[in-house]
Amino acid sequence: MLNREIAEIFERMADILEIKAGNPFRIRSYRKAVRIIGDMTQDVAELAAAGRLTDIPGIGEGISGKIKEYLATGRIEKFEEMKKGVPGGLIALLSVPGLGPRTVAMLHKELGVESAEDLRAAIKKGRLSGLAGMGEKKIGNMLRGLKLIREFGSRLPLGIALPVASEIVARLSRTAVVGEIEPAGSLRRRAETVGDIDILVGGRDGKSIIETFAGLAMVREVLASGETKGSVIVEGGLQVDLRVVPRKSFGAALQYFTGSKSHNIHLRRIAREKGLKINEYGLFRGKKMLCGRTEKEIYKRLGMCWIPPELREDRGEIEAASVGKLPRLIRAADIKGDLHLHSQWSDGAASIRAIAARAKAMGYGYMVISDHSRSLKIARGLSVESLRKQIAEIRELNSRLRGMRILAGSEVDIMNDGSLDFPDELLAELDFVIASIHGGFKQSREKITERIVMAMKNPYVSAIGHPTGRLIGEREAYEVDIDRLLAAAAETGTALELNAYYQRLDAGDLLCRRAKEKGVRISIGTDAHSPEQMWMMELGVGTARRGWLEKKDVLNTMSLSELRKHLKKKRQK
DNA sequence: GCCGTTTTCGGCCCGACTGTTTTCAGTCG
Repeated sequence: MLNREIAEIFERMADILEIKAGNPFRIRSYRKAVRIIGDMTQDVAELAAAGRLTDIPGIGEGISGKIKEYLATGRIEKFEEMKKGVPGGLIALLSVPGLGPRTVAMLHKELGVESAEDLRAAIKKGRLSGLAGMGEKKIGNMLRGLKLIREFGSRLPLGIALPVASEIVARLSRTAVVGEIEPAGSLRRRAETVGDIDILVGGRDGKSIIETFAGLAMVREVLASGETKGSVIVEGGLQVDLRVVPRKSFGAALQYFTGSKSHNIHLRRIAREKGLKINEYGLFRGKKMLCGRTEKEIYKRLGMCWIPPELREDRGEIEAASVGKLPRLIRAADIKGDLHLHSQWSDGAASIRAIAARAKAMGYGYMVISDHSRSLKIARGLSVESLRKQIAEIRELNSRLRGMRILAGSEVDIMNDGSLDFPDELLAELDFVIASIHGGFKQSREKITERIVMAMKNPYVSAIGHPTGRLIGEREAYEVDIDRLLAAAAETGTALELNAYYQRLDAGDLLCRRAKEKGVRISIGTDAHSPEQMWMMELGVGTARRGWLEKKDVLNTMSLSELRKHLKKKRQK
């Protein structure tokens, strides 16, 4: 799929235009196209071949022409032209906090700065003082920005940021006078990665709340501490911003700071069309404040129902909310069991009994032990004999346990030739089988797709584990034909796993949404290797909600008997 | 560059903060 390559080019074009002080609206158009193409799960080449590129709102003649040019020739002439005179390092400088296109362009013109290294050297030699607008503080901020970029270049996985946010919220609720308190931003939307943590407080005494915040034990550095906003770096290098707003504006501020940016832009356009104005203080007609206390009132005044944060990506949720067609999203309380768990029989840390105790404490009625299969030596995969022993132990445990049913399962490897790592007669003894790819990532798209489709045709395979293989921030997804995958899953009645482990979240939100459209069920499992990791179900549910999934779309919202009946159906096909 | 019961030109989301100025540009979310 060339979508990513093409989106990257438009991103670069937007960056270059910014440095060259191009038309800001043209820049916005490119950025919008980047987002649209990045969100698409369909191949742009297919859309282009069908002549349907310009059907997509936000893609017009200009951009579709460039896409077609790239598909035909492998390059975009306009981009090649634009690149002249703008070194790549200059574009990288844009991501330094505190440095924007104006400053970057000026530094390039006046000092010949072409990269972060150049800038660092120029500052050291004092070449910046004397330049227009370059005071002492600004230079200091630049240095700090450069340092930050070097230490923490990328975004953090949601699973790292979420516990930090929860702890801060818990501590502040205990120690300071806060009315409402709520994390906002991409964290509240349960995006798979977050850049920083935004926490919003409704209250009056901003100064003392922020002082308490800045004084928390986990705070390593205080960047700013004022009346309405505090900003700190906590242990681990994560930046946390706290904002205090009057309670009458809490809903407006929460809406505003939750974003996403494109959701907010769309919302404000609708407000403007109705002769209204929306900002972080409320919804206004002229100077008259109409509402702002809660998010619900704001959405209502704009003619739609409240939109759950996970949907706020401008992917059709505003249109759906306007006609009352939002999905009734799955909730954490709907989950009746964890469908992917490892015990100390393979590479997990805990006994099956200890895992079962945690599952029960989490309110589940069942759980699947799915240790690795024999070929995955690195994870101490079970042999045929030890899996049989494990099944016996599970049966024995079940006879003594109350209120918790352990299902015998396996995460069985899909081998390089598409066969499974255990024979069918053994798989037939299991309650739940996850088939996963753990090797041969570099095979061709056709080959990998074929392997997965073959596995799905096996009557004992209940779900395909982490179906794209990506590791957030570490490894790209392997090449796989999503359309064929979904068609085969629908035809064979095989579920796709939403692996909730914080580095995976795979299937991701967009794939979940397409699966739902094709009638493919999703099974959520944490892939936990110890009971302490089982909380990550929360990440899975967040991702499922981002994928517009409802209770009925997810396997483990079923009762045990429903689940058994469902699994049996495929085996009898 | 995109878009259109305000339709082929002229709009395009909004405000705070910072650092530098002396009325504002740049950056950020």
